[in-house]
Amino acid sequence: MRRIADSIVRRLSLYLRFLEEFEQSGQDTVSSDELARRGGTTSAQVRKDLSSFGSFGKRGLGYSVPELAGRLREILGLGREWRVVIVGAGNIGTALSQYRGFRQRGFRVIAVYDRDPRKIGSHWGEFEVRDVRRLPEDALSERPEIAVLTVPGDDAQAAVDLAVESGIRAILNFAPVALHVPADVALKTVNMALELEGLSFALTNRD
Amino acid sequence: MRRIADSIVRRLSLYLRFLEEFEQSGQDTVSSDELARRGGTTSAQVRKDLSSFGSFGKRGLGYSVPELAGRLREILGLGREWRVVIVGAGNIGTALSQYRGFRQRGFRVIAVYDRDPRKIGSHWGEFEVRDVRRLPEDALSERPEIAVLTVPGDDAQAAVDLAVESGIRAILNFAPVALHVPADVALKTVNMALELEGLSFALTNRD
DNA sequence: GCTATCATGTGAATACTTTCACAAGCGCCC
DNA sequence: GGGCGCTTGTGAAAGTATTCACATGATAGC
Repeated sequence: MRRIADSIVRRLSLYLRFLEEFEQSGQDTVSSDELARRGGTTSAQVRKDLSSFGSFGKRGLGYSVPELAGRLREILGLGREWRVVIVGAGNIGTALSQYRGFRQRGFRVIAVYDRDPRKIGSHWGEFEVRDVRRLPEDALSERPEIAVLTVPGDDAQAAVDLAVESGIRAILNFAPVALHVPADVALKTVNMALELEGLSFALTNRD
Repeated sequence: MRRIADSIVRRLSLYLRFLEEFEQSGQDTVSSDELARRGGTTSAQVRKDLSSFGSFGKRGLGYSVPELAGRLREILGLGREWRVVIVGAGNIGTALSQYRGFRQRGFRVIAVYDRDPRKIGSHWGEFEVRDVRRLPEDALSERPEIAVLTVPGDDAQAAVDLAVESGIRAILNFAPVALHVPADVALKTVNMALELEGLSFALTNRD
Protein backbone atom coordinates (compact mmCIF):
# COMPACT_ATOMS: atom_id res chain seq x y z
CA MET A 1 0.00 0.00 0.00
CA ARG A 2 1.22 3.46 -0.94
CA ARG A 3 2.05 5.61 2.07
CA ILE A 4 -1.10 7.31 3.28
CA ALA A 5 -0.92 11.00 4.14
CA ASP A 6 -1.91 12.20 7.59
CA SER A 7 -4.47 14.51 6.08
CA ILE A 8 -6.28 11.56 4.53
CA VAL A 9 -6.35 9.59 7.78
CA ARG A 10 -7.68 12.61 9.60
CA ARG A 11 -10.51 12.96 7.12
CA LEU A 12 -11.33 9.27 7.27
CA SER A 13 -11.84 9.61 11.03
CA LEU A 14 -14.14 12.50 10.35
CA TYR A 15 -16.14 10.60 7.76
CA LEU A 16 -16.53 7.77 10.23
CA ARG A 17 -18.02 10.17 12.76
CA PHE A 18 -20.59 11.29 10.23
CA LEU A 19 -21.35 7.73 9.21
CA GLU A 20 -22.03 6.88 12.84
CA GLU A 21 -24.51 9.72 12.99
CA PHE A 22 -26.18 8.43 9.84
CA GLU A 23 -26.23 4.93 11.34
CA GLN A 24 -28.02 6.27 14.40
CA SER A 25 -30.55 8.18 12.39
CA GLY A 26 -31.25 5.05 10.34
CA GLN A 27 -30.02 6.40 7.01
CA ASP A 28 -28.44 3.50 5.23
CA THR A 29 -26.98 5.06 2.13
CA VAL A 30 -24.82 8.14 1.71
CA SER A 31 -23.20 9.92 -1.25
CA SER A 32 -19.71 11.35 -1.37
CA ASP A 33 -21.35 14.73 -1.80
CA GLU A 34 -23.26 14.37 1.44
CA LEU A 35 -20.15 13.37 3.38
CA ALA A 36 -18.25 16.22 1.78
CA ARG A 37 -20.78 18.84 2.79
CA ARG A 38 -20.70 17.56 6.36
CA GLY A 39 -16.95 17.58 6.51
CA GLY A 40 -16.34 20.88 4.76
CA THR A 41 -14.62 19.35 1.76
CA THR A 42 -15.50 18.28 -1.78
CA SER A 43 -17.05 15.10 -3.10
CA ALA A 44 -14.01 14.42 -5.26
CA GLN A 45 -11.85 14.59 -2.17
CA VAL A 46 -14.04 12.11 -0.34
CA ARG A 47 -13.90 9.68 -3.24
CA LYS A 48 -10.14 10.07 -3.65
CA ASP A 49 -9.61 9.51 0.06
CA LEU A 50 -11.64 6.32 0.01
CA SER A 51 -10.11 5.11 -3.23
CA SER A 52 -6.69 4.84 -1.55
CA PHE A 53 -8.16 1.81 0.20
CA GLY A 54 -10.53 0.29 -2.32
CA SER A 55 -13.87 0.72 -4.05
CA PHE A 56 -16.57 0.78 -1.45
CA GLY A 57 -19.39 2.53 -3.28
CA LYS A 58 -22.00 1.70 -5.86
CA ARG A 59 -22.17 3.98 -8.89
CA GLY A 60 -25.41 5.80 -9.14
CA LEU A 61 -26.25 4.99 -5.55
CA GLY A 62 -23.52 5.97 -3.14
CA TYR A 63 -22.10 4.12 -0.17
CA SER A 64 -23.78 1.74 2.22
CA VAL A 65 -23.55 3.47 5.58
CA PRO A 66 -22.94 0.37 7.72
CA GLU A 67 -20.56 -1.17 5.25
CA LEU A 68 -18.45 1.95 4.81
CA ALA A 69 -18.42 2.55 8.55
CA GLY A 70 -17.18 -0.99 9.04
CA ARG A 71 -14.48 -0.58 6.43
CA LEU A 72 -13.29 2.66 7.96
CA ARG A 73 -13.18 1.16 11.44
CA GLU A 74 -11.11 -1.65 10.03
CA ILE A 75 -8.77 0.70 8.17
CA LEU A 76 -8.34 2.90 11.22
CA GLY A 77 -7.78 -0.05 13.49
CA LEU A 78 -10.80 0.74 15.64
CA GLY A 79 -12.17 -2.78 15.79
CA ARG A 80 -10.29 -3.37 18.99
CA GLU A 81 -9.45 -1.74 22.28
CA TRP A 82 -6.20 0.16 22.70
CA ARG A 83 -4.53 0.36 26.07
CA VAL A 84 -3.47 3.89 26.88
CA VAL A 85 -1.29 5.25 29.66
CA ILE A 86 -1.27 8.90 30.63
CA VAL A 87 2.05 10.31 31.71
CA GLY A 88 1.70 13.56 33.65
CA ALA A 89 -0.99 13.95 36.30
CA GLY A 90 -1.49 17.70 35.90
CA ASN A 91 -4.68 19.50 34.97
CA ILE A 92 -4.78 18.30 31.41
CA GLY A 93 -3.71 14.75 32.14
CA THR A 94 -6.41 14.45 34.73
CA ALA A 95 -9.06 15.88 32.47
CA LEU A 96 -8.09 13.41 29.77
CA SER A 97 -8.08 10.44 32.13
CA GLN A 98 -11.68 11.26 32.90
CA TYR A 99 -12.71 12.01 29.32
CA ARG A 100 -15.41 9.57 28.26
CA GLY A 101 -14.98 10.23 24.56
CA PHE A 102 -11.79 8.20 24.48
CA ARG A 103 -13.31 5.15 26.06
CA GLN A 104 -16.25 5.31 23.72
CA ARG A 105 -13.96 5.05 20.74
CA GLY A 106 -11.94 2.16 22.08
CA PHE A 107 -9.13 3.96 23.87
CA ARG A 108 -9.02 2.64 27.41
CA VAL A 109 -6.86 4.45 29.92
CA ILE A 110 -5.21 1.80 32.07
CA ALA A 111 -2.91 3.91 34.22
CA VAL A 112 -1.75 7.40 35.09
CA TYR A 113 1.90 8.18 35.86
CA ASP A 114 3.81 11.13 37.24
CA ARG A 115 7.30 11.76 38.54
CA ASP A 116 6.31 14.17 41.30
CA PRO A 117 6.44 12.33 44.67
CA ARG A 118 3.64 14.56 45.94
CA LYS A 119 1.33 13.26 43.24
CA ILE A 120 2.38 9.63 43.27
CA GLY A 121 -0.11 7.60 45.29
CA SER A 122 -2.85 10.20 45.08
CA HIS A 123 -6.14 9.31 43.44
CA TRP A 124 -7.55 10.78 40.26
CA GLY A 125 -10.97 9.32 39.71
CA GLU A 126 -10.47 5.59 39.46
CA PHE A 127 -6.70 5.86 39.06
CA GLU A 128 -3.97 5.87 41.63
CA VAL A 129 -1.09 7.90 40.26
CA ARG A 130 1.98 5.73 39.80
CA ASP A 131 5.67 6.56 39.81
CA VAL A 132 6.69 7.02 36.19
CA ARG A 133 9.86 5.02 36.85
CA ARG A 134 7.62 1.97 37.18
CA LEU A 135 6.40 2.34 33.60
CA PRO A 136 8.89 -0.03 31.92
CA GLU A 137 8.24 -2.71 34.50
CA ASP A 138 4.45 -2.29 34.47
CA ALA A 139 4.53 -2.37 30.68
CA LEU A 140 5.85 -5.91 30.71
CA SER A 141 2.57 -7.21 32.08
CA GLU A 142 0.05 -4.53 31.11
CA ARG A 143 1.36 -3.94 27.58
CA PRO A 144 0.10 -0.42 26.90
CA GLU A 145 0.13 0.48 23.20
CA ILE A 146 -0.28 4.25 23.39
CA ALA A 147 1.14 6.88 25.73
CA VAL A 148 -0.45 10.28 26.18
CA LEU A 149 2.11 12.79 27.41
CA THR A 150 0.91 15.73 29.46
CA VAL A 151 4.12 16.63 31.21
CA PRO A 152 5.92 20.00 31.19
CA GLY A 153 8.05 20.66 28.11
CA ASP A 154 11.33 20.14 29.94
CA ASP A 155 10.35 16.65 31.05
CA ALA A 156 8.83 15.58 27.76
CA GLN A 157 11.84 14.06 26.02
CA ALA A 158 12.73 12.00 29.08
CA ALA A 159 9.14 10.79 29.30
CA VAL A 160 9.14 9.85 25.62
CA ASP A 161 12.37 7.93 26.00
CA LEU A 162 10.92 6.02 28.90
CA ALA A 163 7.77 5.22 26.93
CA VAL A 164 9.77 4.02 23.94
CA GLU A 165 12.00 1.94 26.19
CA SER A 166 8.80 0.40 27.59
CA GLY A 167 7.85 -0.83 24.14
CA ILE A 168 5.23 1.82 23.44
CA ARG A 169 5.07 2.60 19.73
CA ALA A 170 2.55 5.45 19.60
CA ILE A 171 2.68 8.71 21.49
CA LEU A 172 0.29 11.63 21.71
CA ASN A 173 2.24 14.58 23.02
CA PHE A 174 0.71 17.67 24.62
CA ALA A 175 4.00 19.26 25.62
CA PRO A 176 4.92 22.33 23.56
CA VAL A 177 8.22 20.97 22.28
CA ALA A 178 9.54 19.02 19.31
CA LEU A 179 10.37 15.48 20.34
CA HIS A 180 12.71 12.86 18.97
CA VAL A 181 11.57 9.27 18.48
CA PRO A 182 12.84 6.26 16.51
CA ALA A 183 11.38 5.85 13.04
CA ASP A 184 9.08 3.02 14.05
CA VAL A 185 7.32 5.10 16.72
CA ALA A 186 4.29 7.15 15.71
CA LEU A 187 4.24 10.57 17.32
CA LYS A 188 1.57 13.23 17.18
CA THR A 189 1.82 16.53 18.94
CA VAL A 190 -1.12 18.66 19.99
CA ASN A 191 -0.04 22.12 20.95
CA MET A 192 -2.82 24.31 22.20
CA ALA A 193 -0.66 27.36 22.68
CA LEU A 194 0.36 27.07 19.03
CA GLU A 195 -3.25 27.02 17.95
CA LEU A 196 -4.00 30.08 20.01
CA GLU A 197 -1.06 31.87 18.46
CA GLY A 198 -2.48 30.99 15.07
CA LEU A 199 -5.65 32.78 16.11
CA SER A 200 -3.64 35.73 17.38
CA PHE A 201 -1.96 35.90 13.98
CA ALA A 202 -5.31 35.77 12.20
CA LEU A 203 -6.74 38.54 14.37
CA THR A 204 -3.65 40.67 13.91
CA ASN A 205 -3.23 40.23 10.18
CA ARG A 206 -6.78 40.50 8.96
CA ASP A 207 -7.21 42.74 5.93
CA MET B 1 0.85 40.68 1.82
CA ARG B 2 0.33 37.32 0.13
CA ARG B 3 -1.90 34.97 2.09
CA ILE B 4 0.17 33.10 4.63
CA ALA B 5 -0.38 29.37 5.01
CA ASP B 6 -1.33 27.92 8.37
CA SER B 7 1.66 25.63 8.26
CA ILE B 8 3.98 28.64 8.08
CA VAL B 9 2.31 30.37 11.03
CA ARG B 10 2.53 27.22 13.04
CA ARG B 11 6.24 26.94 12.39
CA LEU B 12 6.82 30.60 13.22
CA SER B 13 5.28 29.99 16.65
CA LEU B 14 7.64 27.09 17.07
CA TYR B 15 10.68 29.12 16.03
CA LEU B 16 9.67 31.75 18.55
CA ARG B 17 9.67 29.15 21.30
CA PHE B 18 13.19 28.14 20.41
CA LEU B 19 14.32 31.73 20.20
CA GLU B 20 13.00 32.32 23.68
CA GLU B 21 15.07 29.40 24.91
CA PHE B 22 18.12 30.86 23.21
CA GLU B 23 17.35 34.25 24.75
CA GLN B 24 17.29 32.66 28.17
CA SER B 25 20.53 30.82 27.67
CA GLY B 26 22.15 34.05 26.52
CA GLN B 27 22.86 32.97 22.94
CA ASP B 28 22.39 36.05 20.83
CA THR B 29 22.80 34.73 17.32
CA VAL B 30 21.23 31.74 15.60
CA SER B 31 21.41 30.18 12.14
CA SER B 32 18.51 28.86 10.10
CA ASP B 33 20.18 25.49 10.35
CA GLU B 34 20.11 25.57 14.14
CA LEU B 35 16.43 26.53 14.22
CA ALA B 36 15.69 23.83 11.67
CA ARG B 37 17.34 21.10 13.67
CA ARG B 38 15.40 22.15 16.73
CA GLY B 39 12.10 22.24 14.88
CA GLY B 40 12.55 19.07 12.88
CA THR B 41 12.63 20.82 9.52
CA THR B 42 15.24 22.10 7.06
CA SER B 43 17.21 25.32 6.99
CA ALA B 44 15.74 26.23 3.61
CA GLN B 45 12.28 25.90 5.09
CA VAL B 46 13.15 28.19 7.95
CA ARG B 47 14.51 30.81 5.60
CA LYS B 48 11.54 30.55 3.25
CA ASP B 49 9.15 30.89 6.15
CA LEU B 50 10.85 34.01 7.41
CA SER B 51 11.25 35.48 3.95
CA SER B 52 7.46 35.74 3.62
CA PHE B 53 7.73 38.60 6.08
CA GLY B 54 11.06 40.21 5.27
CA SER B 55 14.80 39.80 5.54
CA PHE B 56 15.74 39.52 9.14
CA GLY B 57 19.13 37.82 8.93
CA LYS B 58 22.68 38.76 8.14
CA ARG B 59 24.46 36.72 5.50
CA GLY B 60 27.37 34.78 6.86
CA LEU B 61 26.21 35.32 10.41
CA GLY B 62 22.62 34.26 10.97
CA TYR B 63 19.83 35.95 12.87
CA SER B 64 20.00 38.12 15.95
CA VAL B 65 18.05 36.17 18.55
CA PRO B 66 16.38 39.12 20.30
CA GLU B 67 15.61 40.91 17.04
CA LEU B 68 14.09 37.88 15.35
CA ALA B 69 12.11 37.03 18.48
CA GLY B 70 10.75 40.57 18.51
CA ARG B 71 9.82 40.40 14.84
CA LEU B 72 8.05 37.09 15.30
CA ARG B 73 6.12 38.37 18.31
CA GLU B 74 5.05 41.31 16.23
CA ILE B 75 4.05 39.15 13.25
CA LEU B 76 2.12 36.75 15.47
CA GLY B 77 0.41 39.56 17.34
CA LEU B 78 1.87 38.54 20.67
CA GLY B 79 2.90 42.00 21.78
CA ARG B 80 -0.40 42.41 23.57
CA GLU B 81 -2.78 40.58 25.83
CA TRP B 82 -5.75 38.73 24.35
CA ARG B 83 -8.92 38.32 26.34
CA VAL B 84 -10.20 34.76 26.21
CA VAL B 85 -13.48 33.25 27.34
CA ILE B 86 -13.94 29.56 27.88
CA VAL B 87 -17.33 28.14 26.97
CA GLY B 88 -17.96 24.77 28.57
CA ALA B 89 -17.03 24.10 32.20
CA GLY B 90 -16.34 20.39 31.85
CA ASN B 91 -13.10 18.59 32.56
CA ILE B 92 -11.19 20.03 29.67
CA GLY B 93 -12.55 23.55 29.99
CA THR B 94 -11.61 23.61 33.63
CA ALA B 95 -8.13 22.29 32.98
CA LEU B 96 -7.59 24.96 30.35
CA SER B 97 -8.89 27.77 32.57
CA GLN B 98 -6.19 26.80 35.06
CA TYR B 99 -3.46 26.29 32.49
CA ARG B 100 -0.63 28.74 33.17
CA GLY B 101 0.93 28.39 29.76
CA PHE B 102 -1.80 30.46 28.17
CA ARG B 103 -1.36 33.35 30.55
CA GLN B 104 2.38 33.29 30.06
CA ARG B 105 1.97 33.81 26.36
CA GLY B 106 -0.49 36.66 26.64
CA PHE B 107 -3.79 34.78 26.58
CA ARG B 108 -5.76 35.84 29.63
CA VAL B 109 -8.87 33.92 30.51
CA ILE B 110 -11.45 36.44 31.69
CA ALA B 111 -14.50 34.23 32.17
CA VAL B 112 -15.88 30.70 32.04
CA TYR B 113 -19.38 29.96 30.73
CA ASP B 114 -21.68 26.97 30.71
CA ARG B 115 -25.32 26.32 29.94
CA ASP B 116 -25.88 23.71 32.64
CA PRO B 117 -27.77 25.28 35.58
CA ARG B 118 -25.98 22.92 37.95
CA LYS B 119 -22.64 24.34 36.94
CA ILE B 120 -23.63 27.99 36.70
CA GLY B 121 -22.59 29.80 39.85
CA SER B 122 -20.08 27.17 40.91
CA HIS B 123 -16.45 28.13 41.29
CA TRP B 124 -13.57 26.83 39.22
CA GLY B 125 -10.37 28.26 40.61
CA GLU B 126 -10.72 32.01 40.42
CA PHE B 127 -13.74 31.84 38.11
CA GLU B 128 -17.42 31.72 38.89
CA VAL B 129 -19.11 29.86 36.05
CA ARG B 130 -21.53 32.13 34.22
CA ASP B 131 -24.68 31.38 32.26
CA VAL B 132 -23.67 31.20 28.62
CA ARG B 133 -26.73 33.23 27.68
CA ARG B 134 -25.05 36.18 29.33
CA LEU B 135 -22.15 36.05 26.90
CA PRO B 136 -23.44 38.59 24.34
CA GLU B 137 -24.26 41.06 27.08
CA ASP B 138 -20.99 40.57 28.99
CA ALA B 139 -19.10 40.92 25.74
CA LEU B 140 -20.32 44.49 25.34
CA SER B 141 -18.25 45.59 28.31
CA GLU B 142 -15.56 42.92 28.59
CA ARG B 143 -14.82 42.60 24.88
CA PRO B 144 -13.33 39.13 24.68
CA GLU B 145 -11.43 38.51 21.46
CA ILE B 146 -11.10 34.74 21.55
CA ALA B 147 -13.49 31.97 22.61
CA VAL B 148 -12.29 28.51 23.57
CA LEU B 149 -15.06 25.98 23.10
CA THR B 150 -15.05 22.86 25.26
CA VAL B 151 -18.71 21.92 25.01
CA PRO B 152 -20.16 18.60 23.80
CA GLY B 153 -20.38 18.23 20.03
CA ASP B 154 -24.12 18.67 19.91
CA ASP B 155 -23.93 22.06 21.62
CA ALA B 156 -20.93 23.33 19.70
CA GLN B 157 -22.64 25.03 16.75
CA ALA B 158 -25.02 26.89 19.05
CA ALA B 159 -22.10 28.01 21.19
CA VAL B 160 -20.19 29.19 18.13
CA ASP B 161 -23.19 31.16 16.92
CA LEU B 162 -23.49 32.82 20.29
CA ALA B 163 -19.79 33.69 20.30
CA VAL B 164 -19.96 35.14 16.80
CA GLU B 165 -23.06 37.10 17.72
CA SER B 166 -21.10 38.46 20.69
CA GLY B 167 -18.52 39.92 18.34
CA ILE B 168 -15.86 37.28 18.91
CA ARG B 169 -13.78 36.76 15.78
CA ALA B 170 -11.52 33.88 16.78
CA ILE B 171 -12.55 30.49 18.07
CA LEU B 172 -10.58 27.51 19.29
CA ASN B 173 -12.86 24.51 19.15
CA PHE B 174 -12.33 21.29 21.08
CA ALA B 175 -15.62 19.70 20.11
CA PRO B 176 -15.30 16.81 17.66
CA VAL B 177 -17.48 18.34 14.95
CA ALA B 178 -17.10 20.50 11.87
CA LEU B 179 -18.40 23.99 12.57
CA HIS B 180 -19.72 26.75 10.39
CA VAL B 181 -18.57 30.35 10.83
CA PRO B 182 -18.68 33.51 8.72
CA ALA B 183 -15.63 34.14 6.56
CA ASP B 184 -14.25 36.84 8.84
CA VAL B 185 -14.11 34.56 11.86
CA ALA B 186 -10.95 32.51 12.43
CA LEU B 187 -11.68 28.98 13.57
CA LYS B 188 -9.29 26.27 14.64
CA THR B 189 -10.36 22.84 15.76
CA VAL B 190 -8.36 20.59 18.03
CA ASN B 191 -9.71 17.07 18.02
CA MET B 192 -7.94 14.75 20.37
CA ALA B 193 -9.96 11.70 19.44
CA LEU B 194 -8.93 12.27 15.82
CA GLU B 195 -5.28 12.35 16.78
CA LEU B 196 -5.64 9.13 18.73
CA GLU B 197 -7.30 7.51 15.75
CA GLY B 198 -4.35 8.62 13.66
CA LEU B 199 -2.14 6.70 16.06
CA SER B 200 -4.44 3.72 15.89
CA PHE B 201 -4.11 3.81 12.12
CA ALA B 202 -0.34 4.02 12.36
CA LEU B 203 -0.17 1.07 14.75
CA THR B 204 -2.52 -0.97 12.60
CA ASN B 205 -0.92 -0.25 9.24
CA ARG B 206 2.73 -0.52 10.01
CA ASP B 207 4.73 -2.50 7.52
C1' DG C 1 42.60 45.99 1.91
C1' DC C 2 42.13 41.34 0.25
C1' DT C 3 40.70 36.74 0.60
C1' DA C 4 38.43 32.87 2.58
C1' DT C 5 34.49 31.44 4.88
C1' DC C 6 29.99 31.38 6.08
C1' DA C 7 24.94 31.61 6.02
C1' DT C 8 21.26 34.25 3.95
C1' DG C 9 17.60 34.99 0.45
C1' DT C 10 15.48 33.26 -3.57
C1' DG C 11 14.42 31.55 -8.27
C1' DA C 12 13.95 26.90 -10.20
C1' DA C 13 12.90 22.11 -9.59
C1' DT C 14 10.59 18.67 -7.30
C1' DA C 15 7.11 16.56 -4.58
C1' DC C 16 2.73 16.45 -2.79
C1' DT C 17 -2.46 17.62 -2.57
C1' DT C 18 -6.58 19.02 -4.28
C1' DT C 19 -9.73 19.87 -7.91
C1' DC C 20 -11.56 18.99 -12.43
C1' DA C 21 -13.98 16.43 -15.65
C1' DC C 22 -15.71 12.48 -17.61
C1' DA C 23 -16.15 7.48 -18.80
C1' DA C 24 -18.25 3.68 -16.72
C1' DG C 25 -21.51 1.26 -13.80
C1' DC C 26 -25.80 0.79 -11.37
C1' DG C 27 -30.79 0.95 -10.56
C1' DC C 28 -35.27 2.59 -11.60
C1' DC C 29 -39.03 3.48 -14.54
C1' DC C 30 -41.60 2.86 -18.43
C1' DG D 1 -35.19 -4.72 -21.77
C1' DG D 2 -33.72 -0.17 -23.08
C1' DG D 3 -32.96 4.43 -21.82
C1' DC D 4 -32.27 7.93 -18.30
C1' DG D 5 -30.55 9.93 -14.27
C1' DC D 6 -27.49 9.53 -10.81
C1' DT D 7 -22.95 8.86 -8.52
C1' DT D 8 -18.70 6.47 -8.40
C1' DG D 9 -13.69 5.92 -9.49
C1' DT D 10 -9.82 7.92 -11.61
C1' DG D 11 -6.47 9.91 -14.94
C1' DA D 12 -5.03 14.57 -15.97
C1' DA D 13 -4.64 19.42 -14.64
C1' DA D 14 -4.07 22.86 -11.39
C1' DG D 15 -2.56 24.51 -7.23
C1' DT D 16 0.52 24.32 -2.88
C1' DA D 17 4.34 23.26 -0.30
C1' DT D 18 8.98 21.79 0.20
C1' DT D 19 13.63 21.15 -1.21
C1' DC D 20 17.61 22.26 -4.03
C1' DA D 21 21.32 24.92 -5.24
C1' DC D 22 23.73 28.99 -5.83
C1' DA D 23 24.64 34.01 -6.31
C1' DT D 24 25.07 37.44 -2.98
C1' DG D 25 26.65 39.99 0.82
C1' DA D 26 28.61 40.14 5.38
C1' DT D 27 32.40 39.06 8.65
C1' DA D 28 36.85 37.82 10.32
C1' DG D 29 41.59 36.93 9.89
C1' DC D 30 45.82 38.22 8.09
